Amino acid sequence: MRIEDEIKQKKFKSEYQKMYINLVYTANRLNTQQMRMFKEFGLSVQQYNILRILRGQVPTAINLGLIQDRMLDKNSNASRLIEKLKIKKLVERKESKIDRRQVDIMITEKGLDLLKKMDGKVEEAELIDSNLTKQEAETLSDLLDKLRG
Amino acid sequence: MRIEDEIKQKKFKSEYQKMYINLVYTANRLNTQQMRMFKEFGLSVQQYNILRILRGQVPTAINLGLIQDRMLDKNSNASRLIEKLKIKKLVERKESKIDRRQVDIMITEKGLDLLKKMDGKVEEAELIDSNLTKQEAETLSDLLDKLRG
DNA sequence: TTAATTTATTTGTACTAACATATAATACAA
DNA sequence: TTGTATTATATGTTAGTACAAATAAATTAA
Repeated sequence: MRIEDEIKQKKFKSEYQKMYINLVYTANRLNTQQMRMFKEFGLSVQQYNILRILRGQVPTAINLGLIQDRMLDKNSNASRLIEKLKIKKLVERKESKIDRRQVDIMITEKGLDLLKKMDGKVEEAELIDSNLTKQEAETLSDLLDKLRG
Repeated sequence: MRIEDEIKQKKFKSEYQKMYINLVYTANRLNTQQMRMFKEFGLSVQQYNILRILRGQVPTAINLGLIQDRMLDKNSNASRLIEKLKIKKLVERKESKIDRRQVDIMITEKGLDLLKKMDGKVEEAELIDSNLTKQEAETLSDLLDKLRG
């Protein structure tokens, strides 16, 4: 369905504005879908995001600042998110030996198991939701890069 | 900057996943920018969104359900957002004559003035932020429509 | 017409985000 | 070295989101 119909707005000030609104609207929808999927597994979108980042680093521990750099939502509070994950025993946290201000974080076996359980579903959702060809996905990605400048 | 560099992730499982991540990341950034801009004027993104919808209806009042339909973020709580706008005297709320369950909402003069003051800045931000040609903006919008299915 | 169902809106609650400030460790300069 | 600035993380606060449940009016069916 075209964005005009989704939000029942016929006219836009410009192509830019239309694209802009379309982008925000689409991302909101994807985000809501993701949230609902992750909820089954007891995770928020950002918690999942952090676990994925940590898995990419195994077997190395990574400090909180680096996690924040890699997060999709730079504004979410990594410190508190990690705390939640620790309570669920999905990550471990320990003081860095080099710099005592830093906290090194590592995903646990339990965390890895959870991600493994989720992988299939996540990939499926990403693929099914995306009604694009591989080429179109590439073009879209390139345009987004260009948009951000 | 390419998404790989933005989030320091070299590999993606697929073009789909990369596009997906890029979309969420880009929308988050736009959203943060918008939020900061609107804050100057004492509005949240969704409050602004509602005012814009109401301006589109002038001089007709529109009920809460219709506003919700047109909102970019369907999850935000229109009822409470309207309450905030009413406190600032940017909108008026009155019981519908046809159906007493419904609440008709209309933007006030003060609301229209505020939007007018904001128009220039908003448009400027949309244009400057977007490093795309008109044609590219159109393609991007079409791909997003297709993505949502 | 009365009871049951549906619809529109509000409200309660828990959780997350946004942002400022605090705390503590390290680096750097005088 | 000693004070000052900087950096890493944590925490307090306010507002917004997600979703369920409450309320109340309108619609439909018996």
